[in-house]
Amino acid sequence: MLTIYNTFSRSKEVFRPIEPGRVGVYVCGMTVYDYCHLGHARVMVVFDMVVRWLRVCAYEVCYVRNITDIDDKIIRRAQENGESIRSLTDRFIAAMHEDADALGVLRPDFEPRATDYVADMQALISKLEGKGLAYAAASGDMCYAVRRFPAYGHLSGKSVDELRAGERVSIADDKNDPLDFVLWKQAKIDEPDEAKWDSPWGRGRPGWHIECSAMSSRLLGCHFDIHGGGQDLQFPHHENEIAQSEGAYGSRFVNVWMHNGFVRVDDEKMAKSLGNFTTIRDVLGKYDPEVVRFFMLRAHYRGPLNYSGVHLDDARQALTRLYNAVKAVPVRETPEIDWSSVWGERFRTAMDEDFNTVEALAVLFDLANEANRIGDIGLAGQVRALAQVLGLLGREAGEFLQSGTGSEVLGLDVDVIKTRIAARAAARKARDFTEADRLRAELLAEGIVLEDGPQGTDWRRV
RNA sequence: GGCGCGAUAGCAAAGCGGUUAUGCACCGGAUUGCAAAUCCGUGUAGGUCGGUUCGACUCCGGCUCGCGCCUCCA
Repeated sequence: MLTIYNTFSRSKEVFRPIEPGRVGVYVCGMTVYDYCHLGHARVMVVFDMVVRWLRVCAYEVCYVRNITDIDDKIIRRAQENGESIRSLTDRFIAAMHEDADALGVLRPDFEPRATDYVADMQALISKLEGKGLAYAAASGDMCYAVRRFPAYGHLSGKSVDELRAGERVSIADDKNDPLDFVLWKQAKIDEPDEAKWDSPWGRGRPGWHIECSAMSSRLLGCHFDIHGGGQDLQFPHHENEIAQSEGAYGSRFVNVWMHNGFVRVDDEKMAKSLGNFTTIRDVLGKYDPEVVRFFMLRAHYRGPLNYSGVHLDDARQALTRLYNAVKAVPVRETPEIDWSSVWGERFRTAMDEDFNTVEALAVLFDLANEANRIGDIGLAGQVRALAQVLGLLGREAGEFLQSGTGSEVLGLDVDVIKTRIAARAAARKARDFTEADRLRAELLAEGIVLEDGPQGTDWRRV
């Protein structure tokens, strides 16, 4: 029985899909004007884990993660680069896919691009207009009249008055209420034609919030099961989505709202102004992508996650332990999961409790210990099988253990290592342990650890 | 100012009203030519002050400290 913490109700609830056996999941994805950073990585990894678990639970999942490919930052960046919007967004979508693939994030079933759904957005705005929830501001922008939607503020736990009272910046514009947000933006003269669509409200482009309401209802229906995203989207983005979708359709929008915690860098908020905006590719230059994924799943998805080199090193050591435990099980021989075993049951219980990957990983370490202790290859296989539910341990142990810490650390060439191991073997055979130890120390200085076993000498990188 | 969250051992991080979390690091032992890996074992916790309870890290309240959101943001 799967229990999920619902941000909307602020409590854990037993998950019941709208339609038995089927689950619709929508996650707010990236605005593609730059490379993805660690915060994006966490969203992708967390909801990849969620979708994988829903599938283990035998649900047929339709997973949608959108791409925002039109907005102010994109237009500006394209102009700075002197390239078209399409070329810019295509480039960063490709980069995003590379990063996601490296992290073991499965492709969503749909990755709608906002610009392909402008007609749906316009239809939605018309509906809102018809219900008196949208109005044209003096600037010509179409805005949502937040005060006319009584439930506004529920998701973020604030009343409209509280939100207004706390305004830090009073933006002097022509909206009827500072909380009102733009549904359709009037085109500006200096913007490229590529960023303009004809509409009943003049030539222009959609506001950010309307994108998600339009794409989710088109692909999942106007009432679906799970909507996710980063914590910062709770307000105002998700609040606005609710106002748009429920305002337009007059019915419940989403059953369960899930929000993942933030990524911090060296205990500071990740921000461009602090110069600690760490991209996924920065990190993958130094650490194996599976280490990064493991690091992210080692903390609960709702809590904050502090990135630092020390923590990644720690994660690498921990993952090394698991790979050591599954050395004797080739990936192709990964067995079926025995869900009726104590390990399978513990793992399932942990995951069913609001996706407690921390506890699930603890089960894997306990299981690895037992497998090592009694030398049971079947149990080692279970480590592999269960880990793969989390998208881990999907490679041959040697590949991971000999891969080094990342592409920046190339280290010794494999052939050189093998030659020296052979030289050491000869010295050992001749009982020249001084020479053998010298060769071992030499390799260790280069970051290579040797392990003598019954089948000869194996090696790995520190 | 408003709303909300957190404080667990050297580091990271969970569950749990009473019984070992787990990982890394550290120490002792086994194993090894020496190592590594592995196993066995010891130690190191629950910000602070009160309350509830037979019993609290776990529930309640005060305090201190840290953090998030209220503005584009994953």
